[in-house]
Amino acid sequence: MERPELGYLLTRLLRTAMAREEPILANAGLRMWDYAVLSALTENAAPTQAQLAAATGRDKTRLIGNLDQLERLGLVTREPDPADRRNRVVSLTAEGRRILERCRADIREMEDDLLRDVPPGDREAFERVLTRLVDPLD
Amino acid sequence: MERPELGYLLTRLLRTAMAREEPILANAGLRMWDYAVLSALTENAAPTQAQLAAATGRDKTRLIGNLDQLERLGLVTREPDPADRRNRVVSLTAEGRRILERCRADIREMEDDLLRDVPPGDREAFERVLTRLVDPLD
DNA sequence: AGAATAAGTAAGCATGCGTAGACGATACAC
DNA sequence: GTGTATCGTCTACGCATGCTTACTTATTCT
Repeated sequence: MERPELGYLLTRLLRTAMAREEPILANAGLRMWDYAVLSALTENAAPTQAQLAAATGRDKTRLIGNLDQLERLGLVTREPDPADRRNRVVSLTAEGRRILERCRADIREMEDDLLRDVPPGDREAFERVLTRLVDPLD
Repeated sequence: MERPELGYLLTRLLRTAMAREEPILANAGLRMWDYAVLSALTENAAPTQAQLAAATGRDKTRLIGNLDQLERLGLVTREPDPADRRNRVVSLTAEGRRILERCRADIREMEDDLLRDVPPGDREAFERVLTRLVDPLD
């Protein structure tokens, strides 16, 4: 058998990774996109929702539902920017940061388990290549 | 910044890999699923379409459209199994094999280009890990 | 006052998937 | 033979996703 193609391998692996990630997020009341949006707020709050949409690659109109959900769970706040009250500044709440960190830890644990049979050197190379390939796409 | 998550990296990378693969397949008149189905016929012909559907993970009813397209292009044949004429044996034609090999070569070339900046050792480790992670999922 | 922008809301359209029911052709058990 | 089951096919439906468009509201800027 020939070496399988990248697309095939990546599709398969991504599918299982997502399948394992979903219950972790569901446990916190989150869907994939909710988590992606939440994650994008780690570094700093988003000055406008349009900017947040652009940063996450989420459609502007679909982002709203995610923010609704995150707000409902008390993980983020949407507050009018005092400087320009048309804008809504989206920030993590303390609870939001707590949940985010917990998800991150759980996901990390899941990944460790997924990669448990991979020799450390190979794992490092694997992550190095992944990061390198993705980086220049920014 | 923390190490990015596997899910994130895989999603990004898969997206670009697919984006680069699509035109190659379109060049042969194929969509992703057409190619996946075609590819599944490399080793041996599929004794029944139901089996082919199972092998590719494609829904039984959706497979039909792919086979129609592949047949239209003269890449596969659907012939009643003499032993049980309810079954249709799906096989590659000579042209089908030719196109398949051409796509494979083009895709391989695309992958080489995608990975051109990755040191050979890392690349080997990368592919080794990918294969290893996907393998036990069967 | 009037134009422009941000957020929210809704509607329409396209895609893709899976399910279910019906059909004809065929096979098989009795 | 007759009845039952299976295979491939087709059609119709429901579901989820996503993009585009347009309209409303609040707010800002000129």
